[in-house]
Amino acid sequence: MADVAHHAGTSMISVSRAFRHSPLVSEALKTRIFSAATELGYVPNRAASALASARSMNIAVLIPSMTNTVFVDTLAGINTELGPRGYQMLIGTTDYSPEEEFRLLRTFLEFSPDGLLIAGADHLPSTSGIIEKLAAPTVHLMEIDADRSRYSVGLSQTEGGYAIGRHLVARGYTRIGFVAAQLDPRTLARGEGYRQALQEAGLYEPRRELRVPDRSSISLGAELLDRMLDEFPDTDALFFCNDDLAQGALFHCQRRGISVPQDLALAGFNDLPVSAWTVPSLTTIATPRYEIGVQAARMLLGLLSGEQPAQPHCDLGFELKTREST
Amino acid sequence: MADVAHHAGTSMISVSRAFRHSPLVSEALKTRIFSAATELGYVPNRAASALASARSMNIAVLIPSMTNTVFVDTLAGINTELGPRGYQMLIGTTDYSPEEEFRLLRTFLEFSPDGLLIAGADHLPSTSGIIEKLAAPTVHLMEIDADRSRYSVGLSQTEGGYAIGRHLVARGYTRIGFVAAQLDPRTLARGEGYRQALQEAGLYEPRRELRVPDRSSISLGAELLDRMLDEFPDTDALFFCNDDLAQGALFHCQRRGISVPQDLALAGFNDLPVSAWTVPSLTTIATPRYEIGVQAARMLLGLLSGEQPAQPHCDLGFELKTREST
DNA sequence: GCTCCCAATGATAGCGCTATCATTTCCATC
DNA sequence: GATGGAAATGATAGCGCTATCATTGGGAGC
Repeated sequence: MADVAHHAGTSMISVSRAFRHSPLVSEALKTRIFSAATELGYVPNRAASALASARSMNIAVLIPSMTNTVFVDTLAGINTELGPRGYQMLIGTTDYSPEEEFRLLRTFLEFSPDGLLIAGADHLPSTSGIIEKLAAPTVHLMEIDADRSRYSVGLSQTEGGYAIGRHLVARGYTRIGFVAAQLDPRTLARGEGYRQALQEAGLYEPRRELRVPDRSSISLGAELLDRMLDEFPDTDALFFCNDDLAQGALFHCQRRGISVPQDLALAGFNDLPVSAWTVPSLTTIATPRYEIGVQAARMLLGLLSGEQPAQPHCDLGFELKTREST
Repeated sequence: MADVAHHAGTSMISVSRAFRHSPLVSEALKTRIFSAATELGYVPNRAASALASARSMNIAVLIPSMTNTVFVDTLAGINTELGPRGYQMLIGTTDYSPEEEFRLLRTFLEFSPDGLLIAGADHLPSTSGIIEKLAAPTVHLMEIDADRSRYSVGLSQTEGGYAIGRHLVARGYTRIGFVAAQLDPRTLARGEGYRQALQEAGLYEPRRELRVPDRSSISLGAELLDRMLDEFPDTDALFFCNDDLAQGALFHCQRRGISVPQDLALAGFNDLPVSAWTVPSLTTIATPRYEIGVQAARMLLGLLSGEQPAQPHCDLGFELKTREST
């Protein structure tokens, strides 16, 4: 930076200001500085900048998994907002483990992030402790938070499950089951909505719920379909907590010669790319996950520049995709 | 750090050494230091460390896309190796654009990365210029590089395409087409292999190749299937450059009442999770993408500690998954 | 008992920036 | 021509660490 300053016939501080697009530098001087910088191949050093300014320009992002398209789409949304403003994402994947979440967050403290984006609202007490003590603003992703003292952008998972439940009831199914894996808070909320819808219709039977803690996958969907039909052959509709499982069940129905939706209706959650194209196509809940990333990043950037958002929780809703499988 | 040193009755430099697990600090002193640090809630500052040591502990990772499972799996592999060693990934997605790749790399220079992992071996000249001038070691991902002066971990995309071509020929198909989108170097290499295989069998017809620059997707697969069959209704087998397209074609065949593989055989590339479960299941090439991430990270870590790898190129091969669709 | 050496510890001086507080320049105003 | 104030620029002192070189203490070897 000293070399650039010397080359441009000015002082270091003006070079520093020019590179941060400060309005304090005249256009003429800026031009001289940037051409000197280009000539010398100067690249500013973020570590030094972070140290001197106490702003790291890092945003820590904690999500459960990258294998799950849902969170990757959210990351993409976040990045479109943060990237152009010079912020760098530090991505951590917790693998759905609250302990790993805590460990990652503690490690990220070394980077003194300026902000934190974290999936979900349920954390270990120690994790919440760090978040509260953190000087950096935090926005919770995916779920709408009940706590008004925190910021969140997402959708009501419960209402999504409720919408599926209502849809199946409206279609005339009467022996409707629920199948869940992973059992993270969002999955459980979907089951909650399903239960409400069925209870309202007088169709709720607790035994028709199957919950396993295993990681969601297509093959698990097939397996759980079998288990469900073995025990309750009269099942006429199944709500799977996500599209992976539902797709596995759908393919398995094809192999077993179970015709969907005549013999059995199937519904999923998330609207993964494949779900619109399977035969039959899969009824599901489309979630605005990219938009969640965009809005969460914007809210965070607002908080970083000292603005108070209009309201702490941003509900981006969902869309029921009624397709052939129901 | 000064507070921790004072609290533990020692000097800053010993605290610094203890946190970097230097063997120069006695066990007794280490214990005292860590308990003081825990008590005071001390967290080291990476920016200051990077500035003083000239090692950022950042590894820049450039991939075309995060929406594509292939690269996400590679990221996961990289992270399992880098994370425990204190390195942080800086992830950049180029969106398959060489210009964006250049822009991202230039931005990443500000973070003075200690190493670079970059997908593919074909870059803009300006990008290659940066890589060469970069003090940090670089490993290329996914493809095996022809250039012996560079490091790479991946598989031969050409041989993968060749394996599919040979398989289709061996199965007795004679009017075999190739459908490609995206047209990145890996896609083109697969087409190259396909061509070789068909030429050897005397079955190659240039007009049976359909290449479009559009982004790959399931719906594009369906569309390109239609275009191919409109023009060449006698086609008896199609090799799609990736599983997304092949899946779209497969689903579309179901809708159009084309029976696979009796009327038309389909093959893809990459073995995405869904491909083993569709009805019929999809013949494809399984690529070791997670392992590519692991091995590339290991090679990079080796280079960082001054080791010269046994050989600059690590070919992790692939597996032909012969399934029902052929 | 002396020397030598190594393991353990410490003092000092920056790393490359930016916050802070000057200082200078220039023009509008009276 | 003097004055005030805004716009533009500059000098200085750190930010929180680590590289480098110096120092200390104690045990092995003679």
